[in-house]
Amino acid sequence: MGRQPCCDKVGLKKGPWTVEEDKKLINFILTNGHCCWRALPKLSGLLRCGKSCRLRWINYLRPDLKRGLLSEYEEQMVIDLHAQLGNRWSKIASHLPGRTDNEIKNHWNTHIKKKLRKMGIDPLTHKPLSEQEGSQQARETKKSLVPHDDKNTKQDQEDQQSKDNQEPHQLGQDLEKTSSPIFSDGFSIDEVPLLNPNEIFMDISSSHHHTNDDNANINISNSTTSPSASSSSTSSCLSSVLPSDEFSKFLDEMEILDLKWLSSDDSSGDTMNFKDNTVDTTNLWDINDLSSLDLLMNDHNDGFVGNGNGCSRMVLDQDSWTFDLL
DNA sequence: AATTCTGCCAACCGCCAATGA
DNA sequence: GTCATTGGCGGTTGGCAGAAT
Repeated sequence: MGRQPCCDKVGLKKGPWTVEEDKKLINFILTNGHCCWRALPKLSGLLRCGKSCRLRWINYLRPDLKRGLLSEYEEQMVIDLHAQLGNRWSKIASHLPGRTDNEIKNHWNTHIKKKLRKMGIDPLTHKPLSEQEGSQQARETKKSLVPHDDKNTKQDQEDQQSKDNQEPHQLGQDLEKTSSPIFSDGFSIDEVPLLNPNEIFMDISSSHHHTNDDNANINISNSTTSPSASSSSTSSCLSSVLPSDEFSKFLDEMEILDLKWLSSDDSSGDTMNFKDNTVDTTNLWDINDLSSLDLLMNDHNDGFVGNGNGCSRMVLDQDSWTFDLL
């Protein structure tokens, strides 16, 4: 016999999450981790599908998330990575600590696409739009042989775009297999350290934004103990790969997550407010939760580690930091 | 002031590879 | 070895907020 279905979907709640539900989810995961998403709703008393819980946690509640608009540097990273990988958002997101695939996908669709078109670049092929005209013309000729309604023209174009979108995928795959894709700012992806999450250590400061000086608190290190880390020659430190000024810029742009929670005084309604890069979740993380978090931060060498100067070190590996508890 | 339009984004849906009974 | 389930992914949508009319 196989397993039981993930959820029967009967009597399960859908739609926006309430503060109460968020609290329950955070409380449960902080206390127990997520042994398996399917069981989590029942155990935590949530009337949600496990899938929904997972999505909510990963895209919204995880404490290592960065909030706010993508910086210009992050945007450029997304564009470069999209040129190599196509719409593989999770792969792209894995290169941007604290960003989720959903967030990047949304940002791409709402901001970057427009920006690129404005610049005369086809967001799908990353080539100048003028170069597309020839092939576009051919498509139009081909299409004109097929009867269709005028109102479908836009849809047809969208469909064609979807097909075109496969090209970068293939390109990316080919590049992954064969050559070293080159970033527009001059380094090849082969030279970019494909860090595993457990290789990234970040010191969390209570300050809101990091200046270059604050970068001293950030330590992106190479874990020599991780077998996967030695899977390729790419596991060198970012700091050794990027020119020092680029590295500083990277660190500066990567405003590390801020665990300073705003007062809930100004929150209203059931949804949470985000201001800049801080998250108003004091109404979610009660004092016990925070002490749980403190435990996580201080009791596990692989998790959060106090560094004696008011900063805590965090491993950007949710599996490590939450589930070492188990 | 009321209505319509547009942009944004959280959340859902459906598919698929990996996993386990 | 087969098949059901899980977790993860990418595409799409619904609803809210602000802008435009």
